[in-house]
Amino acid sequence: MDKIRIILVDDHKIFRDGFRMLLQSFSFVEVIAEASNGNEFLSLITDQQADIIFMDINMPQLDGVEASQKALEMYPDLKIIALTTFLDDDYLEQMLMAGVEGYMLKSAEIEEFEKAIVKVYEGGNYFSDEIVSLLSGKLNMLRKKKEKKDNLPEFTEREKEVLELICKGYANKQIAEATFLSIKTIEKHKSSLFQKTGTFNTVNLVIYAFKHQIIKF
Amino acid sequence: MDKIRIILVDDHKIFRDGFRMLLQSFSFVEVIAEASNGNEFLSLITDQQADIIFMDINMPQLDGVEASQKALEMYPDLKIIALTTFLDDDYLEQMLMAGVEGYMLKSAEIEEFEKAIVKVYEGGNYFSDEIVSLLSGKLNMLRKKKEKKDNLPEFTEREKEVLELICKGYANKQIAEATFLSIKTIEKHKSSLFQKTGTFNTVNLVIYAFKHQIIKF
DNA sequence: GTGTGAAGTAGGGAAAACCCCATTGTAATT
DNA sequence: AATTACAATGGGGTTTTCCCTACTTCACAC
Repeated sequence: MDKIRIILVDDHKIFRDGFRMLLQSFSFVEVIAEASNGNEFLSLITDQQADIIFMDINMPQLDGVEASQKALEMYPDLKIIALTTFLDDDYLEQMLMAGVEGYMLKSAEIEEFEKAIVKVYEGGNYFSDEIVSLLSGKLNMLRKKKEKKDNLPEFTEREKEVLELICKGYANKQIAEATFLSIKTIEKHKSSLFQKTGTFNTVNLVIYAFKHQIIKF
Repeated sequence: MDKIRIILVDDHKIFRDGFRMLLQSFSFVEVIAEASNGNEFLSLITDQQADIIFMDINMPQLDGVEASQKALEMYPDLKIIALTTFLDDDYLEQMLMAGVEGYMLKSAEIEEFEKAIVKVYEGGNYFSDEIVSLLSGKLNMLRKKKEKKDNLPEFTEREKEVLELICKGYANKQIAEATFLSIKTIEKHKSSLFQKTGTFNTVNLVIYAFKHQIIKF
């Protein structure tokens, strides 16, 4: 069986050296290249057939986020595992959106790296426990935010119907046609919606609806 | 040290029996109660001081999602670990939003359950690898969806300024005052925005902006 | 230097949205 | 049976929005 080919991207040579040593202790991997920043990585990736990239996030010139985005644009099948020193919310989200397959702390145990390499090589994902906790925490925050705002006013059937059509972008006339009501009636229902939501025109009502997630994207 | 008190909620007695046996093999846990559906669980939770709930999702009468929501409303400090037979997207999201601390497959290894109990008891989270992969996959889908929609038109400075104010709910008059321009000018910029975005009134423009995430909540 | 094109600035007039007010129907309360 | 409450339905008239058209400026090209 061929060895799993790995590229290291990190601006600290000492870390790269240490990490390479660590990886070499696994018989099934091979470090085929190294880069000290995003630009260097992008220029060497063309003629290297790597299986997995270990990508640091904080780097001079071109950081891990942009480097990953650009690399994945050119080679969508690349498998990137992000490496970070600290837990950092902002980067986590950005890297996930960039499309990395894994996200780990540099302080992870040797066994974790082994597990991550195997899982990602086989097409899966790997995230450190700490990362998962962070993600879950974010979800919890979302939930609490939503709860807090859930003192939503109660709408009548017609109002809900009208609100939904409004949020689809329907004008009064179109809503009237869709519901077989007169424009005047629609206007009245909207008026009630304004009052209940504390808004004063359609635009504000739509914004309200989006913010309170009354409507789905 | 006191044992970790656990309640099992699952509609299959055989599973509860097997799971209780499994848990009893851990010296540090104690199964203090069982329920066969959400309603039963809600009625017994009042006088039980449980540390962790293992909650099945598919159950008759009251399913795991609603049971968890209601239980957490009454006792926000409850720690619930969701159990599921298959990977199911819909429920995953609902359970996370309900605020569970863990999510596992019933087919998990014994060591996984041990790890999950300890982590959640200590205030952390636990999610099976498969669940994490699923979550990560969802993020990737989000990313791709966003990318596809990223052929956004280019706006001029004024247009961006006006759009931002529109999305704050400002009427033409207010925008004019805020920018020291005439209403007519604002109208023209909006007109350009309509054309560039393929919309035809302010409401549609706002919806467009939200859907394309031009504006942040 | 004289087009050419894009951004920014408006006016006039039609259309839509909005506010105040009125009527009907229905269900719960007394 | 009368009263109250409120959803649902609209009209009249004002305000806001929107479309069509036009002028200025500025940069860049020929």
